[in-house]
Amino acid sequence: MIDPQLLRDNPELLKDSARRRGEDEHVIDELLAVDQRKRAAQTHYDELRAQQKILSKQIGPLQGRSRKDPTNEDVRAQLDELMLTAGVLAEQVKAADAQTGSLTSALKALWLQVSNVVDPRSPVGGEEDFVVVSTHGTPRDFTTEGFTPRDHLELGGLLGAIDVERAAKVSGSRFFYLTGIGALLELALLNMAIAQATRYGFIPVVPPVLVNSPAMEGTGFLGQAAENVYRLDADDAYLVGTAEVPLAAMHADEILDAEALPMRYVGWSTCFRREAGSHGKDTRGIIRVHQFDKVEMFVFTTPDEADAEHKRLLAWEQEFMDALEIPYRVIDVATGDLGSSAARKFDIEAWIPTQGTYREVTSTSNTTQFQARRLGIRTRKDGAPAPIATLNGTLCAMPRMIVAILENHQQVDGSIYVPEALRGYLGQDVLAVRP
RNA sequence: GGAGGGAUGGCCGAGCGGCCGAAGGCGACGGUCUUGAAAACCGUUGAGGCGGUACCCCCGUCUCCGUGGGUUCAAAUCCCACUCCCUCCGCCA
Repeated sequence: MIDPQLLRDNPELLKDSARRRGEDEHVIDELLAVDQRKRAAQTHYDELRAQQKILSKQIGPLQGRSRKDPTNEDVRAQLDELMLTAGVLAEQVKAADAQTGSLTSALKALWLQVSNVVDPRSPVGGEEDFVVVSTHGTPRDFTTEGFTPRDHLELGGLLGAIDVERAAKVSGSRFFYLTGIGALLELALLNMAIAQATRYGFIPVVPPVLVNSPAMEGTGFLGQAAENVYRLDADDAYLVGTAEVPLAAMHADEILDAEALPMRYVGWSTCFRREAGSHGKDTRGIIRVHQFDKVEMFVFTTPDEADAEHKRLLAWEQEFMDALEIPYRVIDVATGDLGSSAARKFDIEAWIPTQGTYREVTSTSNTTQFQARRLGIRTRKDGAPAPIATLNGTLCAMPRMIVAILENHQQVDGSIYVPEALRGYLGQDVLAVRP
């Protein structure tokens, strides 16, 4: 949600943002109109209600007098008249209440359709209109090395690390088993990621992955993204697509101590994604799957600090990539591909040799006040409640990081070079092919 | 799954259907006192909407006592449903 004051003061800003995202700007006009009607209705209700309170307060004492002196016709008459007026007023109050009630829900429904205001620096356009911020490391030249690289699935087979065929038997397409060294690799990455994050003061969290609708809605995943969310109908619950959801919602409806900011959490969770609308995309291997584990950084900070924190999150993501010695580039994601919550987003794309291109492995978003407002998370500034900003960033999405490691660090015999930083966590310096 | 108890302000905890946004205590903040601190004493101390001046202060008004309905001129207080928490029993981990 966006500051409602911004809507009234500067609706053009919201419209401009919607245009940049390629979203319907008409909603803003509608919002403006309903907002005004709602406020008028509210005022009307308030006035009626104030009158009602005044009348109601007179009834009590009058009833007292009437009881003490039942023969007094005058008091009796006054009371009857008062009750009559109050009765009429009560009807009006009820009607006015219903009116504001329906306008309030209409307003809320409209607000839920509005995405965050984009950062003016975000490149305008669709998915392909990103801007490359920087490139790091050099992709290997397998031609010079004299062999054709195997893709991660083939390597996973040789290593006994990945099994998608049996996963298909058990769960369907887009599922996988990590077995043997594959499972160990995930655990090593997990420990390495958590170690890095805690070194920088992040509080490690293992969150719930089954959440209720306020949590899902508050983080902005029930809008356009809803089709990618698993919903458990019988329980009105949702499986999260990222730890961002339970981490953000953890402090819902709280006023956070300003002294404690920034509050940095690193969550480890399983993530579930329906991948609706991506039929035929990345059907091979474990690049796009319905279920995977991920280590996610999440920060609550002041709006002033959000931009600087965003850069820090990116730097921490890069540090992790650097440590794994994977060539990558950083892109500034275009407005049409931000998702409803983010004002600005950087993706890190790892080089994937067998695809001859860079593919997203991690991502960091500045969601400014958008999620915090929806979730009712605030801080206190000069004694008064003040808005807060939230940010998130992937430290390590397991399947894609495993893909990047296997493919980039493969050797001619199918074994895998283990980057030095990972060795301590894995306990070996090469992943050997199964005999 | 069965039986019972509970949900009130940062925390604890009172609250005959009207005088309750809510006693009292704790905590926090400000002040008096003190060389300083503690103690004692005095005072302040929830959030949100709308309006007056459309930044803040201030003032007015409405809303909020787990959530949603209902009864009533009037609901923290009565009724119904739901959610969550606690205790006990059973079952599964």
